[in-house]
Amino acid sequence: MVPRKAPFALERGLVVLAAVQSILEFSQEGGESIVGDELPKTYDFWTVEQRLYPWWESKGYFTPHIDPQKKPFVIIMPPPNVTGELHLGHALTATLEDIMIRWHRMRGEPTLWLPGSDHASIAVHYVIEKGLAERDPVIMELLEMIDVPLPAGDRRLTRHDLGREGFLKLAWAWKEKYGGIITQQHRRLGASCDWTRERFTMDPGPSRAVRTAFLRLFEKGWIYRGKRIIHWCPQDQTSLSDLEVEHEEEMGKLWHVRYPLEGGGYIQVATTRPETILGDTAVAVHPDDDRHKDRLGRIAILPVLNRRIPIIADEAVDPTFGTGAVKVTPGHDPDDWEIGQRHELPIINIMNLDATLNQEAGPYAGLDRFQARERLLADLQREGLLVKVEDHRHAPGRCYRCRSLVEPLVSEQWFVKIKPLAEPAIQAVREGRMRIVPERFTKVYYNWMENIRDWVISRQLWWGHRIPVWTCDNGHRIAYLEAARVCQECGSSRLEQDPDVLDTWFSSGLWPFSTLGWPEETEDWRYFYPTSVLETGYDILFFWVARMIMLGIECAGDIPFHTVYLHGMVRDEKGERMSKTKGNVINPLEVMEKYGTDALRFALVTAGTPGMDLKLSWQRVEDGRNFANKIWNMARFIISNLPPGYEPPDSDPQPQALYDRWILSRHNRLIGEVKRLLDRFQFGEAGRQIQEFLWGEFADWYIEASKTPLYGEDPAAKARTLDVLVHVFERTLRLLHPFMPFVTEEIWQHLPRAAARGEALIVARWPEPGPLDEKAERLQSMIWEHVRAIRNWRAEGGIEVHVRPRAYTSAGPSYSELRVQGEAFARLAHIELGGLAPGPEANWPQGPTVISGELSTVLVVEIDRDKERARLEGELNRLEREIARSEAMLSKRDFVGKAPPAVVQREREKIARRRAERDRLAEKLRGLG
RNA sequence: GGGCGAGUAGCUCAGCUGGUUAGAGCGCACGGUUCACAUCCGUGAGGUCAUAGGUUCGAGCCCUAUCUCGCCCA
Repeated sequence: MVPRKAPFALERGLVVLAAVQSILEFSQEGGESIVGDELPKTYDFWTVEQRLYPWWESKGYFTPHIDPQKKPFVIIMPPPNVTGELHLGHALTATLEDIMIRWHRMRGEPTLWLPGSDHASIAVHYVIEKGLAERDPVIMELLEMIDVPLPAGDRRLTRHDLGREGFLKLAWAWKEKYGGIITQQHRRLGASCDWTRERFTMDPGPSRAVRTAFLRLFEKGWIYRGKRIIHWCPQDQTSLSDLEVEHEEEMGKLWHVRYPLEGGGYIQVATTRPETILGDTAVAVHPDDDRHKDRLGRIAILPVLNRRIPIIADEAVDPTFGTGAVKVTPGHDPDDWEIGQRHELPIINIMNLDATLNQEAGPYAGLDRFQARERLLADLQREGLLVKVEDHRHAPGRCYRCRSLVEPLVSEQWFVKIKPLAEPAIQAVREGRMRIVPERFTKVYYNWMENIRDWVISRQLWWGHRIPVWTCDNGHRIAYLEAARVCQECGSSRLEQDPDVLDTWFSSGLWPFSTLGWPEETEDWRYFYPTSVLETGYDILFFWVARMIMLGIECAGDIPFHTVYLHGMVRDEKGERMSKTKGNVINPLEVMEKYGTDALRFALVTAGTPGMDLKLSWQRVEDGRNFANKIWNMARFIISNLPPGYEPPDSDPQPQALYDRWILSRHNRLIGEVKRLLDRFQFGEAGRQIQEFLWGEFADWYIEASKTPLYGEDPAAKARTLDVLVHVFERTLRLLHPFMPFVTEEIWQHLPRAAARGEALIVARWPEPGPLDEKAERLQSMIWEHVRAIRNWRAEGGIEVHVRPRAYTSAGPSYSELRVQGEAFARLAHIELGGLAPGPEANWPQGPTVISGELSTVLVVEIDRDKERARLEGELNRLEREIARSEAMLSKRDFVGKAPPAVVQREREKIARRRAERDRLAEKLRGLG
């Protein structure tokens, strides 16, 4: 197939503007019923999507009506990064959230889905600084626009060339122009979020929330400043929290180095980062390690620098690693930092913030960390201190944004004391006030929360929320809600604000309430908080969810949401993680271009189960597209059969044939199932069941059967059949709407107005299940089973499709029902029904007989008697085996005594049916001679 | 090292609270231009449910151990 080429505007995600024209036409029509109109043979998703989304939005369906009498359903969308473009993870998030939102909206609950985006300090810095360095035309153009002067020449620019103010102007300009593309892309996905409440983390409201929260924690003493070892990204020139550092195994080297001992001898250590030798202040061994007992307390001489360092004993040393002696660099290794604290070792910082070495590194001062490594190794080699080099697998820390090697170093930063925040957050889940779905993630949550370490929240960046702390010339350091003019402590007016900004995740942690107006007592805040569900990928359970819970409880005074629903990662068809470097990224926009939004959504939802990673393949999306088209054609069939001015009855339709009762019961069962599954967050299974019903039962059987009355002579039967068709189809569209909003709404708009009973499917009432009719389900499925058996016999016997042999059916208990639908039965089985009776009639002709359950049909066809005999024998064999199995089961006293009576009863009925079937088969076989 | 998950048809996966003959889509084979749909319809082949024990009247599902793969934390 030829992929549809998107207009440029679409690729930029500016769907809405492009489509405004067509919408206007549509709303003028008011979505009036277009019964009788020719519908195209193939569903044209592209036009429909362009038209419907803006129509929904313009009608205000996405905005909830606050009704104090009703409990609202609320999802705050985890804010995507402003620099981001839609990927399949967003698409999955949006789809799942939209399913919940549309479902609850249809149930009449005031439903709020609040969208927004995150300012993403580091990501924005990365994008803009890269643009500056390369003098990217986009950035240059923006600079011209905002009138920020640049130094001449063509050297690589940095943010420092612009100054803080200039840089921020540039960042805002960039954000306004290129940021938030993703919000348009969400529209493309059909996300029915309330755009009137859209927020950005650096909006005045959320910014004030950030300062308020900071102030609160600061005043409690839970935000403090301290000199600690932290992770430093030399590329982005900022500190990083533990979570922002990623460890991935890679091949490296392990260098074994000898340190001479004072008074003779050596002690040998190993390192993956030789340059840190320059910062060593001790060598440590395990206290129980006999190999080093005599060395304890002696002094080693650090190579090159000749620094005298002690040999100490510490439990943390792994005696099985290398020689059992490790170098200790408190200034550049978190574990060594701990050792250093215990032994009061000096801390030597050998590195500048740009990862060049400082004067502490002696002869290597001024060199880049990697150059210094090479030089030092060469020097060690020359002095004969380098013993050997080995290949070594290790997992160095890398910056989660720019992938640079992170340096642990000691630095003064702002920290959040996390224990007092974590405690209540653990309690909230433990006491069941909050639920994590799937449940197994609860353990992961506890484990992380219980071992959590203080959180570095200051970042040496400019884009973000500047830390609201001012220091006066007398050294009073105080947090203020608004820009401070005089020192609260001494009245000095010489104040300086802290230069750092806050970790982006600090503001994300406030998102569930900062978006609703907190700390102001707004109506939204009072009505919508706590929210209902927080839905996101399990990979950010810690980043987002955990911090939202902690800050929500502390600042907003209550849990931020009742349920956390975590979905898995979207992988490619080989199960690999998608990444730009691997080049295996599937772009959701491209998928939607080719197959439509509904297809993508359906593929994503039905591809897996809660919390599990899912593989997305083009094939699966194509299946989704085919399903949409199939539904479209069901609609064409039904609509084309409706008489002009058709109006469905106000009450539920009156079933005529058994298959009417069957489909109504199956449909009611489906409604119940879907409700049950959605309540349990089993979205995939719910979607699959709807598909199975529509395609496998409604289309394949009911529609096919309905053709008999529809094309027949009895107007009353025809009318009743239409009522059932419309009733079941229309209500199933409602069930499917949250999954495939576009095709369902489009079809619904084409159904007779009275059938639809409302102006749009998106706000139609969610169906309630009617009564089940188990007897009808059972009898009718026996009949369908028999149709299958006959078809099978025909296919096996090579009877040509257009041949309709005369046939005589004895129907057993379904006789009276089958009599009513004899014609439909004959149509589906491709036979001419010559006779129908409860049992075989004497005057029926002899011939090959198809037997299934309690039905059997004699076909008047010339056949190969040997082949027929073999077939019957095979059948007989199978039955005997099944009967034997059931007999064995029933003969066990334990089974009869302990199994539930219903199960036993069912087994007895089964065996009776099979015996009867077997007897008839055997008789037939004798008749064949 | 600790924790979690997965292993079911050739492939991708369902199988929810233990209970008929373990399902679907794709692929494969055969047959189809029947007035909704070839993005379709009909029929079929294909499974020791990773392995070994156990619990149970009954196990793909519960328990124990093992193997393989993946993820998270340290």
